[in-house]
Amino acid sequence: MNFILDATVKAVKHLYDIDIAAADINLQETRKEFEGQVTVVTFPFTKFSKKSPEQTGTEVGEFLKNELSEVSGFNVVKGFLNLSIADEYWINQLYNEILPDTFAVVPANGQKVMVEYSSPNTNKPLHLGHVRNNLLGFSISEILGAAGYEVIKANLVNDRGIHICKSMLAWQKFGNGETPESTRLKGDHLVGKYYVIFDQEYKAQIKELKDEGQTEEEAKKNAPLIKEAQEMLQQWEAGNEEVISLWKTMNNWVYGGFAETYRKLGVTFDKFYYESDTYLLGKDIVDEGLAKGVFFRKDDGSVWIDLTSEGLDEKLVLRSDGTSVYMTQDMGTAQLKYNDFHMDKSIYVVGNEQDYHFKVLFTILKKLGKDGADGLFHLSYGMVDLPTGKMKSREGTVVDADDLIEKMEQTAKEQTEAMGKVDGFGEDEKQQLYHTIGMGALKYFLLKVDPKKRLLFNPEESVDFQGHTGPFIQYTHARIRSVLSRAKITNADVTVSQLAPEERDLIVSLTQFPEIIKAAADGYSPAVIANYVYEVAKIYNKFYHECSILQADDENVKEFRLQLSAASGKVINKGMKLLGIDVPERM
RNA sequence: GCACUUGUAGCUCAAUUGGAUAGAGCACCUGACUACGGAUCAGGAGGUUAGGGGUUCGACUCCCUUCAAGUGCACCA
Repeated sequence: MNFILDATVKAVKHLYDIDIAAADINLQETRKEFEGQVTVVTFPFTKFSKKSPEQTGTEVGEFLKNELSEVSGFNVVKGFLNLSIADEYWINQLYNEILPDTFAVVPANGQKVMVEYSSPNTNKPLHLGHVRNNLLGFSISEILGAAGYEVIKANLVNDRGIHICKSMLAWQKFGNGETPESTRLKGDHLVGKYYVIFDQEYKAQIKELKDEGQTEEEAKKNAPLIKEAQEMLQQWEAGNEEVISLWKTMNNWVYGGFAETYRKLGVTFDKFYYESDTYLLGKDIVDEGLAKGVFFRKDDGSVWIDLTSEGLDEKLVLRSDGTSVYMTQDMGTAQLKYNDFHMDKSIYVVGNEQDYHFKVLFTILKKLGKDGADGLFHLSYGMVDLPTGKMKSREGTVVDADDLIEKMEQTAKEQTEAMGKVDGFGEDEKQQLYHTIGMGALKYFLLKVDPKKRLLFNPEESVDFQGHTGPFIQYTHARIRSVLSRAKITNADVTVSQLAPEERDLIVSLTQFPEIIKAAADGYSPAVIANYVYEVAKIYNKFYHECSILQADDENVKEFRLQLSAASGKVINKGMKLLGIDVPERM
């Protein structure tokens, strides 16, 4: 639509002798209650024209109509100039822009971006909150890739600390040598089981101590189990062989379990970082900050940064005993990542409870003048709530990722079988389809919501396959494939001269795909893609209903509609891929 | 208490980043031709955009304020 912007600049210059920038012109899709496809908002021009909005719009409209052969007509409503673009233009768009394989393919922009996501703790299995994180991280990686970036997907695994020691200790004490093999439990679930056991036993000890007269706080500190766990952590840090060996064994169980969950979710990583390697990093940056005067040392030896002028507080970056805190580590890890990849941008997909932490971290790195500091972004997403409220592990309301995936597949199976949709499918093909549909429903349900908003996960609605859902879009794709399989496109060059309104609406919508990808990348929002793909599917279904394809009166029209269907199928397929969702050929 | 985020139809979400009469889905009601897939399509009903003020040609969007919800405010990660 650049040619309209350029011509509008020309119009304003010609009519009012004022130079405006194309970027300042507000161009939008014409609302469906008005005639036309493209609307120029002409309110701002009245400043120069010194005329009424209607008059101004008419003058610009006349100019554009004379200037551009593509503009077949216009109408003016207040400050809105609605342009009718000739059918020929849209038909050309389909053949010359949308159908070629280069459509919506953005050339590499030479920039690298790292997306860190997932970043699990290794003491328990993944739950619904992690699922949102993983889907967001994977999808935004795909989107940035489609927008021209070279993407590095990174996973910073929190593999050390008191939490994993708790699981280790409980297993040592109560495990009787259980392994994933002996129990046929997924490794992450087995380790999670012992984390829960630790918690139960620990609570029992606290209660005992309280009964003996200690306060809650004292009891929590003095319980033998927690002391043992802390001791184990110290032994780990000291490199005690037995502890390290157990740690390795149990972490490997967890990794085996995670790998399976990741595979089912369809997410992948290019680079793993482990906190056991990074937790001591950052001290050299503390020195650097002190030298540069960005940090200061207090009398007790602790090191701080004063961010009160930024509206933040004073923040500790190194303990008085010289050991690292979370912030120290993250400064060091940021440096490590940059040294590894020299990326232009670095995205952290982390929940919004860490908003403040990242605000501080980014401010520090900027103050230190670190390379890449301007490209830092915290993709902050809201918590996932259930209709009953928050997920609470204590109350057993945490939705386990593996259970959830299984349930989605099961529901897909029931629904599909009830509709008799899988006649003629092989057994593997059926299982594959149930997975595709179940995950399509789940992923779409989680990704259609703006990341920064809290997400209400209603299990009943998430398995809905009608309306604004993943399966609706998948169904539309299967329907397109079905039509295309019934007729061959014999002459790719055949075309028509006039469009039905549904055909025009569909082409207009398809042409927006490239700008939608850009908007999703700029806004770090898969939801933009999700809502767009739904629009396309909806418009296609309307077209499908109103315009007979195989029974079209004219061979040319039939060919044209097949081409249009093929184009729609491609956009739907590609859009869904950006969300990490597969689309089936049949369903 | 302070900071950040959010508040749109009964419910779940949109709204081209300041543009037209605020749109979809679910649920509810009504309809769809011997036809390409009815997981579809068309129609109805449903709104003081949490409340109040302001900025301007124009505000769900920006500013102020009140209210509500969530999160954060450790020499934890």
